Amino acid sequence: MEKKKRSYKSMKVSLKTIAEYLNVSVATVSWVLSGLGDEKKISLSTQERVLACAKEMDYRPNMLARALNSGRSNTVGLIIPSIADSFYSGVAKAIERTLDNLKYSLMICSSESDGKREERMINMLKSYQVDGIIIAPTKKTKDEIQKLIDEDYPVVFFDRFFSDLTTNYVIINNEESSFSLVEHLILKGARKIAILTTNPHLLTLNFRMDGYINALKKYDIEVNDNLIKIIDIHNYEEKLPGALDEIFEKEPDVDGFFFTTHILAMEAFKYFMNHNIDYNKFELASIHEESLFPLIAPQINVALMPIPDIGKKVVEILLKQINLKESNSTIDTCQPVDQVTIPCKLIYRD
Amino acid sequence: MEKKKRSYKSMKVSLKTIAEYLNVSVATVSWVLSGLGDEKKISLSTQERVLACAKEMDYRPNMLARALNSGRSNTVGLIIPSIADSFYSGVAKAIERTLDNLKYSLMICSSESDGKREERMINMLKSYQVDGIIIAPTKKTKDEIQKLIDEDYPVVFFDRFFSDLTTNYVIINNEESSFSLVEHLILKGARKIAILTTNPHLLTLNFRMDGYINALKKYDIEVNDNLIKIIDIHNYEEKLPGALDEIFEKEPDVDGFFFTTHILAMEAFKYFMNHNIDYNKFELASIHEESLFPLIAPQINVALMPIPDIGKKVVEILLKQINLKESNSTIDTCQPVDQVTIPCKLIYRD
DNA sequence: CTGAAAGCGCTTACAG
DNA sequence: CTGAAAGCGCTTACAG
Repeated sequence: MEKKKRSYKSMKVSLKTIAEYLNVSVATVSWVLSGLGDEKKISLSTQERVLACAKEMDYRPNMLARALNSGRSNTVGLIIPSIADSFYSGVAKAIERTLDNLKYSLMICSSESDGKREERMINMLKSYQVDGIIIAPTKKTKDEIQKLIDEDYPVVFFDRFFSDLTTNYVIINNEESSFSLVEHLILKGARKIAILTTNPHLLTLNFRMDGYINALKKYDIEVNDNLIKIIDIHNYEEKLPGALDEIFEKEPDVDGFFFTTHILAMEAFKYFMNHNIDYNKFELASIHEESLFPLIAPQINVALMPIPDIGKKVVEILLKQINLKESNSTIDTCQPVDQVTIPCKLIYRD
Repeated sequence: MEKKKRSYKSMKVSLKTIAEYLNVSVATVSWVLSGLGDEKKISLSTQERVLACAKEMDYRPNMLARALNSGRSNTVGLIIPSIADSFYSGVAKAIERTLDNLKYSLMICSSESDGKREERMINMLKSYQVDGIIIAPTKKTKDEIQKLIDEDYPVVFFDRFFSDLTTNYVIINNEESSFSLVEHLILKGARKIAILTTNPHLLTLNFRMDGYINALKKYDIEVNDNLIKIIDIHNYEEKLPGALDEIFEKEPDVDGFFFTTHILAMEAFKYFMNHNIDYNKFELASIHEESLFPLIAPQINVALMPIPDIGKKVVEILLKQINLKESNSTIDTCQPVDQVTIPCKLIYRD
């Protein structure tokens, strides 16, 4: 049986296809198509024929081959801990929008707060030769990340970073925002403020805890371990109710809640509702929020993540790195690092 | 100035690096590393040396090269209309989880409901030679998609599809779910039920509209154009308030709302709150929900998207396609299509 | 038991 | 004005 003949529309067309069809060399086609026709002094008529043929055959360059050859892929990788988290997906969107104007594509990967997965994603992105990686890391250990840095791979962290690694990062003013929120709760009269937090191995979360403790200290309020609950991020849906149970059991006169992430706040609201607890009587604060928070808890005070700014800044730094690397690839210079802190917008609602 | 000598840790190590170091051929290294050592009868001692050296040098295969050569990338592409939409990010998560066990990586792209972007993403994924594409399309025209199908590129649609294209898809029972929800509102006593919907060029949304209209017809309720609002998805935040204004102006005794997406419902809740409208007096229904809906509108009835099932099914179909294509790449056979409808879970709360 | 060689689809000095 | 050729890092018939 003869193989069915197919039109160009369904055939793979490469530079070679065009070159053979027009009886010119692959190089000529490549040059014309990459806009170097004039520079290489290809005759106008040849250029026109190539262009027309490429269009007619609907030629699409094979990025794999191009990237393999040139070392550049015009693609950036993004690794976030959770794609279902509105903060991270918001940043992803902001990054995508920013890159869009710059002719870069974005590959998004979600580590699901799993260190092993994160490693795999880093390696995958590297093996696809993405030009740079943006990451909100999830792991304690940092072999893969250390490796990236050793290799001068363009990397920018956001939301999270490692203090002992000299890297670019964009974070928010974690401690200050937390401090301000908790101070606000205190000034509104709360004296037994619980903190619900997570991922204690991450600096970011520690900073938020620091803000809480410093605010209490400033007003000579005792730091009460019964009011401090650290929830495992991997199964917070199951763990948070127990933590709240304990708080209400041991400290029934708790009068305020500080949530270090919107995710925890959201879960707490569900708990409150399930237990018929009128949470409007508490002073509430949270780092970041869901868009529906004002409907559920009109009085909650929040530190709003500057999502678009984070996206813009992260891209800006990464592209700077990429270009720097490109320009002095032979010289082994010590690259400067950008470490940016963007303040949250504080919203006091009560 | 001499170029700084670097340790293996920060050098690019390829098969060639290893081969030269061990004085064997690249082919030998390749075979050993891909587990074909025994089959190719490479001596055990050589195998051991290769393995040890690869480990020592921390060799990582270059996926670009491998994919370029083999035509397989072990990567799947996903294109969703909006990464910030919890439904789509939920499906992305479900897909990622499913693929995880199967040694496939996932590249997520967000078209942001922009046809041009969507085309670019399709072409990018193709040029990276992903083994298959999962897509919830956003565009009216379908040149790129038609091309995918002409080329027998493994593709699965979800949430949305084109009736005139013979493709694999996974959708929910749009019409039935809508019908049931609206019927429920009617049985609860509502007679002037408004429908808020979007993207009229998408079949999916039309089906939901059909369900609404058929339910009204069954109970001899007049279809009132004043109660039908089609909101542009690109700027629903601005458009929805105006639409609701009109409804309340022209039909002040509206007594029910059917939202064809959770996004529209969410935006409506914001409107209701801003205008101090006690929406609990209405009969409410929505296709899909946000996790906080029960707190905001305890009485809202919803058709819950079977997100994990969608993810699983979509992957299952795609892998079937990929394997099919692999096995009979030479034969031009007409591939069967899988068109799956998964029912939503209906939740009646009032 | 192992190697030489072609090829995947590009880019880019080098040559004439 | 244009082509031949090497190379990016792999895989895989083919050969001995």
